[in-house]
Amino acid sequence: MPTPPRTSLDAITAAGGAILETRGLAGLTMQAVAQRVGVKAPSLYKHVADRDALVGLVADAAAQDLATHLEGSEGLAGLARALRTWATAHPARFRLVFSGQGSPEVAAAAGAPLLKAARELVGPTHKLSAARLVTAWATGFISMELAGAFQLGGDVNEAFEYGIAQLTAALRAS
Amino acid sequence: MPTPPRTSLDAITAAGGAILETRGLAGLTMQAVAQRVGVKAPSLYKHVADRDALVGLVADAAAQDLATHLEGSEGLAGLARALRTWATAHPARFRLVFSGQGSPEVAAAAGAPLLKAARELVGPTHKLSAARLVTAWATGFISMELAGAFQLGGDVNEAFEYGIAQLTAALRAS
DNA sequence: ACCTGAACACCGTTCAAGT
DNA sequence: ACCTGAACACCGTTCAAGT
Repeated sequence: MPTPPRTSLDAITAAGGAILETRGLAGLTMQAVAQRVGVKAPSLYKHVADRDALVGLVADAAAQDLATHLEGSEGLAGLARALRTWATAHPARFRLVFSGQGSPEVAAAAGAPLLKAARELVGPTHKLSAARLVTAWATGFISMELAGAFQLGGDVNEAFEYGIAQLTAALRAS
Repeated sequence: MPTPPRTSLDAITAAGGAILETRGLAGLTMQAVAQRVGVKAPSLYKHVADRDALVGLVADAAAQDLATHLEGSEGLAGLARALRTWATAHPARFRLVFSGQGSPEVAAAAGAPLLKAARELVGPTHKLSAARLVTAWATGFISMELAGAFQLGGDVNEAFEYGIAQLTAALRAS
């Protein structure tokens, strides 16, 4: 006899996002998600192929969250600072978005504003390479910062602003 | 009655490195390492605190492997290319080295040549920020490349060389 | 049509018992 | 002093049985 679903893909994705935030990627288990949506773990497989697929959904939701967060900002400097602010507030989400576990399309959509900013600074010939320069730097910098890789002291904020200034100048001059 | 050790920290670390290479970080289990050194998993805890510590040792070994690989290269361009070559040949090692799971000292030692190259291009005032600009870009670029994040087509090699050229010019001009 | 309990094959880790 | 088997608490995943 058919019975109505007691949960949904949206509820599962939202629960996954909340658990990612509080317990990290390792804490994002099928059992934890199931408990949060009020169901037993095996039931999740009626909505999701496996854990990897669930993680992918959470990654896409995080990428969309990032995209809306970037909406208010403009220009290379503004976008880079907004990205860093968001990453600092949601480190697990940031790592997941840039780990390649989500769908490439959604990740590309989140990166579109930065691509546009690069295009406005540089000629059309190198716009893609310029966008890759900027995104690689920004995500690399923030990843290292979150990983605690800046061990040699100095002012990390200053280094970030230095990067913005150097890249802006370099792209303008090219 | 005292018995001689049937394995060693070096053997365990080497086994971990080999498994990381072939089966990835998820395949780097206590059982897999134990089997490879000819012992049962619980015995590993006589040599290593827990799995995290073992992963840290493997990360440090990978960082030292990277350091020796970089020895032949000089200058920002040469070092960046050597880093990318090594990362492409050993993606799991690269990710582990820059994930912050190893000891900060060893990771810093591996990054020292790049820091030196930056220092030679830029004045002493901004040498640390310049080094962080270059390492953030290089590791970010390679991470994105390994994650398959460059979805928009175009020539990835060209984008890498473009980054080298822009950063070199920017640091020289400052 | 969805949910559940039970089961399976795996983890990391602890610990008493062997040598 | 090191190694082992057995055990514990967890994983992800499958599947027959319930409703």
